[in-house]
Amino acid sequence: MQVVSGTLNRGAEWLSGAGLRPTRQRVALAELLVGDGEDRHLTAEELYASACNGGEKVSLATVYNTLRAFCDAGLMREITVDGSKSYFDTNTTSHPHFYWEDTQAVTDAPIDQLYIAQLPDAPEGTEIVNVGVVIRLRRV
Amino acid sequence: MQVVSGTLNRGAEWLSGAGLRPTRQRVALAELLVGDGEDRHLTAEELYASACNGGEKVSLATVYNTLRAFCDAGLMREITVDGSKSYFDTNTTSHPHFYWEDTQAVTDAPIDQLYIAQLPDAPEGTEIVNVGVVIRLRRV
DNA sequence: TTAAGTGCAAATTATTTGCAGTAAG
DNA sequence: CTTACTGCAAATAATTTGCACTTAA
Repeated sequence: MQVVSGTLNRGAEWLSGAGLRPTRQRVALAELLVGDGEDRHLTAEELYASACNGGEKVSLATVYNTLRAFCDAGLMREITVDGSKSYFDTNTTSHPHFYWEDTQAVTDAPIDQLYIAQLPDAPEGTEIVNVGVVIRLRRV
Repeated sequence: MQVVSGTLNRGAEWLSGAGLRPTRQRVALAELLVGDGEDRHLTAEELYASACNGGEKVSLATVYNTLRAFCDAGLMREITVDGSKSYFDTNTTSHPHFYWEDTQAVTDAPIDQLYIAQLPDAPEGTEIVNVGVVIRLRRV
C-alpha cells in the first residue's frame, strides 16, 4: 500500500493550486467538496447544510461567494439543469448529466455511453463554448 | 394563391384546441406567440414587453400565469438554458437550442444537424423524460 | 349565474451586495 | 500592517400567490 499525498487535506491543496487564500471556511467547504475525490453536484443550500451538519461555522452568503470564487478560479463548474436553483459540479470536464425529477438531484451520466456523431455548426461569427446535455429522468 | 384557414386568428384556434378559455389577454398573448406560425423562444418579461408595445393591457402576473397555463396544456414547453430566468418555447418537440451568451437569446439549432448515435441508458427504475441539448455560443 | 381568469400588491425563493469586523500573508 | 475574506442584514430579481373583481360560457 502506498501513501497518497494529500489524502488528509486534499481540499487545501485544491485551493492553493488555484491561488485562493485557504481560509478556515474555504478549506472546510473544499474538504466537503473534494475531500474524498468523488465528483459532487450540489446547490449552495445543500453545501451549506452539510457544512452545518459537520459542525462548521459558515454563513450562507459565504457559501454562495465561495462557490462563485471556485467557479471563477476554474475549480468547479456551474450547471443549469432545471428552473430556479444553480448546481455546482466539481467535475469541470464536459459531460452529460442525469436530472432526477423526483429528488431534483443531479448526477453524472456515463460519458462513454454518449456519442454525438454530429453537432450543428456554430453560426457565422460565433464559436461553441460548450454543449450541455441533460437527461431528465422520471422514477417508474 | 390559397386562403389559409386561421391566418387571421391562429392564436384563438390554438387556445381553443387546448380547451383553454379564450380571454382577451390570452388571445392577445397567443397571437404574439403563434400568430405568424414562427417558433418563438422568450421569457415572461419579453412577452410582457411586446404585449405592452402592441398596446395590449395585461399584467405581468397574468403573463406568468398564462405561460404556465400554456405549458400545462402542452401548447408550449419551458426550457432551461441558463441561470435565473425561464424561457418558453412554442415548439414543443424535442430539439436542440443555441444559447447566445452576449444577448442571452435562445434560438433553435438545426435539428437535422444533430445526431446522437448513442445515449446513456436510463438507470434501473427510471425512464428518460427528455434530453435537453443546449449549445452555448460566444460571438467572436 | 358561476366557475374560471385577471390584476394588483404582498409573499417567496434564490442569490448578491454593502459595510464593519476578522484574519491570512 | 494591509488587503482579502467573512458575516450579517438589507437589496435584487424572478416568479408565485391571496383575494376582491371581472368576464366567458
